Formats: sequence, C-alpha cells, structure tokens
Amino acid sequence: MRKSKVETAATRQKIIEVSRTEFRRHGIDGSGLTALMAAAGMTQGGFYKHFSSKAQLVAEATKASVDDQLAKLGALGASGDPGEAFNASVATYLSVQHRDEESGCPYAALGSELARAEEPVKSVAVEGFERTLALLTEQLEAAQPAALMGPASRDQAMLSLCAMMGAMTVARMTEGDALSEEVLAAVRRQLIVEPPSKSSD
Amino acid sequence: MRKSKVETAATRQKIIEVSRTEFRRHGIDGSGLTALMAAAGMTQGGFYKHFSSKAQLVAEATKASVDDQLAKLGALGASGDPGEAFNASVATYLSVQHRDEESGCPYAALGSELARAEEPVKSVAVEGFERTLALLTEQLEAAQPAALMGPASRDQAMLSLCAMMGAMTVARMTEGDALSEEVLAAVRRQLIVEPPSKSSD
DNA sequence: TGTACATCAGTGAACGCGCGTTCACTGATGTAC
DNA sequence: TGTACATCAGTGAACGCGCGTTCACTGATGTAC
Repeated sequence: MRKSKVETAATRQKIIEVSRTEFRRHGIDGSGLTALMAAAGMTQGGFYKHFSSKAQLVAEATKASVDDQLAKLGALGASGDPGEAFNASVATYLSVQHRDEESGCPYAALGSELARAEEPVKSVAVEGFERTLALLTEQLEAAQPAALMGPASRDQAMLSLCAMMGAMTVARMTEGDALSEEVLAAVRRQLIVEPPSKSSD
Repeated sequence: MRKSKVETAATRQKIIEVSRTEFRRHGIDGSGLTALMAAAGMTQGGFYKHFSSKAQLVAEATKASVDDQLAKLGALGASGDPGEAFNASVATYLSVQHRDEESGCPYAALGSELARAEEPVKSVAVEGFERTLALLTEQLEAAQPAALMGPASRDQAMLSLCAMMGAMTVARMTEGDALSEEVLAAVRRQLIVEPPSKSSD
C-alpha cells in the first residue's frame, strides 16, 4: 500500500485542507481525527504517518489559513489603486460571503480556542497576527495623508483588525438575526477610510 | 439527603458560578460535568437535579456573565460624570486585569464556541449582545456633542464593542508576548472619546 | 535494464480514558392530618 | 404541635460512545546491485 512521494505529499496537503473546513465548522475540540480522516478519504490510522499529533495538525492548518488570508488580502493591493487596498480588505473581510465561507480567517473561527492553545499552535497564531497587522498597516498608510503615518497607523490597523475579527465572530454568533448583517455593515462603515487625494474632512 | 429549598437554590447558583470560571479557563467543550460538579463540591449525578442538560447550564452561565458585565459597566456610568462613563467602560474592559480574570466577558472568552452553539444558548448570546450594545450607545451619546448622535452613535458603539471583544481575544491569544499588552493599549487609545465640553478636534 | 529486498503509506482493530446522561438508592425536608 | 408519609437533593456506579493514539499487518514504491 506504500504511496509515491508525490502522492504522499498530496495526501498530507489534503488532510490539512480538509481540517481547515472541519475546524471552521465544528471547532478544534469538535473535530475528531476519525471523522477528519474519513473526510480526507482515509481511515484514522494513517494520520500519524503525516503528523506527530493533533496539535501539530492544528498548528499547520492555522498557518495555512493565515497564509491564505494574507495572500487574498495582498492580492487586493497588488491589482488596482494601492490607496483603495485597505478599503478593499475591509470590505472583503466583513462580507456576508466571508461569514458563510467554510474556510477564511482562523482567528474569527477559532479565536477563543486558539487563546487556550499550547505552544506549537500559540506561536503560529502570534506570528500570523503580526504579519496580518503589518500588511494592514501598509495598506492603511497608502490610503491616508502622510501626516497620519508612523505609530498612529499601526494603532489604527490594530483597531481595524481587532474590530474585523470581533465583528465576524459576532456576525456568526447572531446568524439568522438581522443583527448579523447590521454588525458587518456598521463596522464596515466605521473602518473605511477616505483616499489621500480628496481630503474633505 | 434531601436539602432545604434555600440550600437547593444556593447549590444551583454555586454550579453556575463555578461553571463560569471553568468555561472561561477551559472552554465549553473542555469543561466536563464530572470536573465541574467536583469543583462545586458535589458528584456528577446531582447535576440533573438542577439542569436538564449541559446546554441549559451553558445558556444560564452565559446569561449570568452578560448580566454581571452589564452591571459592572452600568455602575461605571452611575457613579461619576456620565460623560466619562464610556471611556471608563473602554478602559475597564481593555485592562490587563480583565484579560487575566477568571470570569469576565463571555463573548471574548467563548466567542467562537458561542458562534457554533444551538438554540437555547444562541438566543441568550444575541440578547446579551443587544443589551450591551444599547448600554454602550447610551454612554457614547452622553460623551459626545449632540451633532454626532442618532444612527451614527449605534454604529460607533458597534465598532467599539467588536473591537473590544476582538482585542481581548487577541490579547489572550498572544499572552506572554509584548503584543498582548500592545493590542490592549492601542485599541484603548483608538476608542477613547473626547468629552463634549472641550471640543478641540 | 532487471531482480531482490528494504521502506513505509495506509488499514482497521484495539488501548485507556473521559464524555453526557441515566438510574437505583439514601435519608433529610416538606406536607397532610 | 406531633406523627406518618411523600418528595426529592445528592450519591456513585453504570450506560454507550467517541476521543487521541498505538500497533501488527499489507503491499506498492524506492533503492542497491
């Protein structure tokens, strides 16, 4: 039953991919390895040929989700006006589509579980947050008058990122109620910034 | 072994109180009824004399935590300048003390788990959020020029509340790293409002 | 290039364990007379 | 107020179940000659 190196790598990737969906849907504690491996098309015994523990998988799946999110938000900046990248990031993050997605931001999906996580996972979470914060700070500086740059930009990016994550968690918590869409729209309105060229305020 | 009505009510309250601490520390899925009842000084069998299921306990514990938080933030407004109540709420919520507390805001502690909860819990979460939002909106309107009142106040309160919850989750996720205190301080700086009397901006 | 053998990806049963929930039982409390 | 009995808070063992992890086994892949 041995598989080729290419197949093995693909299987490993498949397990990570499937986990991201399962973790988002049922949480980390709520996703058993047996169900997880079945969703990847295998039996539970094979898991330990790819990962040394469930914690290691959680770390890798979280890292993959952060990388994905960074790539998605980064692409919004690369194509089009850099002054609009920040607003595009906010609008994309705080969309109903993101709320209903099976993947997406791991901090919004697993926030309180990640806060309780142990070391391999914790480091990934901290580094991922730092990188996302750095990207958002850059996008914010490109979108605002030069006078507002410096430490204030990082503060504002911090507020924006925390508000986005909080709003997404609340939107999922209140799904089905009108409040869910209201939270997304309200925080979107509050975070959007005016482009640097036209300063009317 | 039957207990008096007063003792029975006290035991019920004790279970709820203990649960709030356990849920905050280990999450909902991570808190077993056996450990929970032991922490309340009883054996697991007695649980069902007070609650019909674990889900019912989760709903009641969440409601108790929300009520507590509302009382705490409301008290900040009652004693002292109403124009300073909002800033006091922000500073109290985003404190290192709140981060390290065993009780505190259930949304920050259980956010992603509450988002996955079923009906009895979900309603409590939605209603609690609405009430907290209403209190914060009031406090905000008392702290700002009349011109900024109306729908904009609710939007701003929504931003503030989401940012506070998100920041607390991130602060706990990054505890041990300097980022943890930085997030709390940065979001505090961004949310504080100028009192209505001295309008310099 | 062809053969012989070591490697190891994946299987599926089994491990000990803790989960939420049920239940027969105990004995103090509450109630009816 | 005093007695007899029903109620029910709390005990602790047991239920079926799924958890994370281990392991002997299978057989195709990779490697050495």
